[in-house]
Amino acid sequence: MAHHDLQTVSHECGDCPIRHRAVCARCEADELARLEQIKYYRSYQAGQTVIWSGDKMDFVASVVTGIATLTQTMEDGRRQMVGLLLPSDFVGRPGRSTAAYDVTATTDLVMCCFRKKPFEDLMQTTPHVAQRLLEMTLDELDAAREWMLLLGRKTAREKIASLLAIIARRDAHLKLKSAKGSIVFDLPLTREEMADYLGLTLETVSRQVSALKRDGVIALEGKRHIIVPDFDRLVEETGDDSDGGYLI
Amino acid sequence: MAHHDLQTVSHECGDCPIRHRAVCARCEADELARLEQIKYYRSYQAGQTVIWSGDKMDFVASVVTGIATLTQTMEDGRRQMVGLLLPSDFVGRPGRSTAAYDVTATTDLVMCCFRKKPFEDLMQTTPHVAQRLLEMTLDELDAAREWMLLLGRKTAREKIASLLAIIARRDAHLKLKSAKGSIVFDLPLTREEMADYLGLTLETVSRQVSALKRDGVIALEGKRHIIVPDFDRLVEETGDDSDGGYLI
DNA sequence: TTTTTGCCTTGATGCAGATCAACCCTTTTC
DNA sequence: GAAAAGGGTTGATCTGCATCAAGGCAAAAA
Repeated sequence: MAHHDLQTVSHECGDCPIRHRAVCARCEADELARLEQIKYYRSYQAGQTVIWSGDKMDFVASVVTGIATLTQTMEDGRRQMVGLLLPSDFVGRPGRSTAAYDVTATTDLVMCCFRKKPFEDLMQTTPHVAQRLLEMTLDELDAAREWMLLLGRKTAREKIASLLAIIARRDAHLKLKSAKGSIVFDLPLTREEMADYLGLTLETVSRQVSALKRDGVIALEGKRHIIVPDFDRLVEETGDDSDGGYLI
Repeated sequence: MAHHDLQTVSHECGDCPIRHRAVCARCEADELARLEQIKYYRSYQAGQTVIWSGDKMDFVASVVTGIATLTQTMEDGRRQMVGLLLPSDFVGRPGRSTAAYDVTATTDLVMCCFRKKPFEDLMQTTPHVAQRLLEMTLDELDAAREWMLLLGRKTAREKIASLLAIIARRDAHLKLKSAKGSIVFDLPLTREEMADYLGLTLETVSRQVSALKRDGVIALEGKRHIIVPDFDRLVEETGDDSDGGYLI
């Protein structure tokens, strides 16, 4: 069901926007050539489901542009987002044949896909892919543990502030600006998606966003455009020790 | 501060109890020989801290026997356990010089340690170590995401049932019995540690354990010895879909 | 233009789990 | 053998967030 309706992506790996951060980051020219042979692109529109948990998944992929989410759902419908996938993040697991989570495009999304079998073969022979994937997986594990602290122990207000701080940091990073002083960005998530990520209801998310606005920690233009006049002030609201080493 | 007060562990890798599950599981004889050269054992008594978050950490290690925990602490003292380390689990991160979490021995503990630098060198040259570490890290990431669902969306009763089911499964696995019908095991955690793991208070843990006992889902002998007359009944209480693929 | 739909906000109320507090039992210490 | 310490239970009360409910606003559809 993939479409060709987005800008035609006649990519060479050489000028790929995620070339230096994705699973291929460490590859030499010859390794890249092998990857290039087995790669193909897929595009999804905002809101589309990439794959359902339990479905057969015969590829792995890197997010090239856009944002996707990983979500778990309980029988009775309770939902918990367990991952936010940004450009360069990796989707899927070598050595596993079915998807473990629902993967959804929250914005228009382009992924660089590799059929699983050839990718696995390639991992056996080109150490740089496996090395980079290990590094990325360790980073994700750290992020997941950070999130466990948030889910288990933070208040609703701290949760919102933490999410905003993370998105602000990432955004500053993508724009190559330092996350200091005044920052402006657009929320890539609806209130409901934020709630699914933070273990809250959408009503509580809405109330706490309003509270942070009322208290001058953030300002809003419309519902999605966030202005952070003082980033340090926002960080104070997260409950984390002020420096908190993570830089995305 | 390591002690030699536990059974003297004059181990050859060949008859190591975690030989086939730890980071060394895939190693050939020659690779094992290289590991053997740089390994050393450390023992800790129940309650001892292995390392504090932020401390310099010049080794990585495998848990050989006993149980350790990874914990994050907020400035005001709120605590969240983010990992439970069982025999064969890996501690530390290649390429990082300080500990990211508090590591504590909850039972008497023996670890097989490798100085970080030689281990990193070895990883570059022996693909089997890196491969196995990737596999283990991916498993841990899945476990962390499972835990995110628990922390974000499950009720106190479901959290307790989930923890008991996980420990029961692991225990059955170690004893090479199937996790079916009646199971008996000892809780390796205090009520407070359970609370830290589950994002609850110790009072709520105590109450919910009592409630599960009152409802006949479990029986207790003393405070730590748990009897599960019907494992499927316990699983029903976890909120997970009945089969829930994980086998430890 | 009107209607519908998606997304968001705000208010009223309820409840699960936190908090505060008392006490029990077992093991360790002196 | 008394006292202290560690771990656990249970009760009373409080509160943060969920739930239920109504309505606003802008974009899309009719």
